[in-house]
Amino acid sequence: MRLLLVEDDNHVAAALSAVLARHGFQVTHARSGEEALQALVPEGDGFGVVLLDLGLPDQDGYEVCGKIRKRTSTPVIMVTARADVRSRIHGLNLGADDYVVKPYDTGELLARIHAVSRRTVPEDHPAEGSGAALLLGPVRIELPTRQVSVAGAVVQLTRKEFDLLALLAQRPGVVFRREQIISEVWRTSWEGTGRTLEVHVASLRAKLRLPALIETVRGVGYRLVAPAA
Amino acid sequence: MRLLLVEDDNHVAAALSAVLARHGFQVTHARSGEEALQALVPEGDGFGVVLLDLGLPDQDGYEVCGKIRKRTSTPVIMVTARADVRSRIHGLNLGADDYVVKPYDTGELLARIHAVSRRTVPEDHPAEGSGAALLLGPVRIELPTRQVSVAGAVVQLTRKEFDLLALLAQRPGVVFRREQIISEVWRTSWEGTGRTLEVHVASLRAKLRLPALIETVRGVGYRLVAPAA
DNA sequence: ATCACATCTGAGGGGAATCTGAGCATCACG
DNA sequence: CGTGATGCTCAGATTCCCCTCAGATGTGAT
Repeated sequence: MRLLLVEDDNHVAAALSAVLARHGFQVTHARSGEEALQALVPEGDGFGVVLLDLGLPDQDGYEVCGKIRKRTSTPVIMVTARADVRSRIHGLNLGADDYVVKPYDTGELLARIHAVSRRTVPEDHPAEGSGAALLLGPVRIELPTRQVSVAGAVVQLTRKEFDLLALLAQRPGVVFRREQIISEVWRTSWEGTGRTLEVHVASLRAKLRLPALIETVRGVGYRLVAPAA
Repeated sequence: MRLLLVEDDNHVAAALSAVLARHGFQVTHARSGEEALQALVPEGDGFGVVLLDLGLPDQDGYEVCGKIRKRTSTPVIMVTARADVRSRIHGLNLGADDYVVKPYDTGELLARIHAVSRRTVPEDHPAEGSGAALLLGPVRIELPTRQVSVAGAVVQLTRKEFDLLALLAQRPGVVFRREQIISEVWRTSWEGTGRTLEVHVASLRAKLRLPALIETVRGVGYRLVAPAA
């Protein structure tokens, strides 16, 4: 599994890399937030997990986490000396999957990396592997390129719109609950009560020009109607 | 989201339940490992997350975690006073998704619960077997899709109607008491005295066009007649 | 810095789902 | 057969959920 290590201290990074490599990880090292984001962008979800040290020179580590979360769904483990509860909660709510305080035990860190990646490993392969393009009647959804076309005509979707559509399209016919959709598409947990989800559904329906494709299931959530079999 | 709290101390459980409920979780409380496993089995993956206290009276908490992991993919957060690194690693390697040491900060616990459940990909209910569809004579009930058809014809049900039918259909022939039905379908325990339940039963019978399917058991409740075996 | 665009928020409204209450039907039992 | 208890039907009343719209805020590119 590929692992992105974001850490400005070369000595620490080298030592940790060695340990991780010994446990079967392919480690990529980034020395700053900028470097980390660049490493992530072209690959999409190529990394299985990100180890993010918060004591970075160029930007606030929390910001970096937020940006990572906006671009990919790669799990993030924050590593930092800031032990106070407030920081931990802040980090976790920004979308981090775990928060480890220095000094940590290497064995525990490994166990936590495994725990986090256990949840996401099965996701990666089937998505990029075989099909990579979903077909639903006139709608074609290409996961790798994030391109969607309806009856041959390419439709430009925004990030959220695409994520939303892709989620629903993974299981045509099954009903996704609102909370489920929100937690999948909007990775950060929030208490928001806004009409965000509806707005995005609306714009999807408008852009696809197939208002019936996404069916709302009152009191539960939404679903894609399965194409005529 | 539904949450299973496994904790033998009633006081702790009550306090925690209150907090969790205030943050939107539907909490089910189990006092022992046995109880926890029983709560999990019939539901399949009905719970979004399990909070597992390791200081249980009847069995070793680690064992419980292992058993949970074997039956469902529901994420588990271990909560315990055992702070040593060895225990943490052990817990995480048994399949726990996170490991929180007492005394913990409630806010952090909440943040961790969110972090874990955010990451969980709700899978099909593998426990329910083939397609998670219930068949009762001419009636077909698909849980994930929330679709019901009678003799091939799709029937549109509202949320309550579907939940009601799905509940009864899980154990054909078994009588459900009114209070039981109400507490399951209307997740809030309420003092209501209206004719609500009857109304919904009536509309179900009307829509399914099989008035005999749901049998009323006078003075007790309702049940589905088992299909001709 | 500026601009274009994506995303979020809040108010307002409509409509379906749900609830309520009164009267009616049915059942159990003497 | 009479009586009370229980369940059923029906039609409003009400609540809840979702949609639309318009503007505010945030973000990335130039």
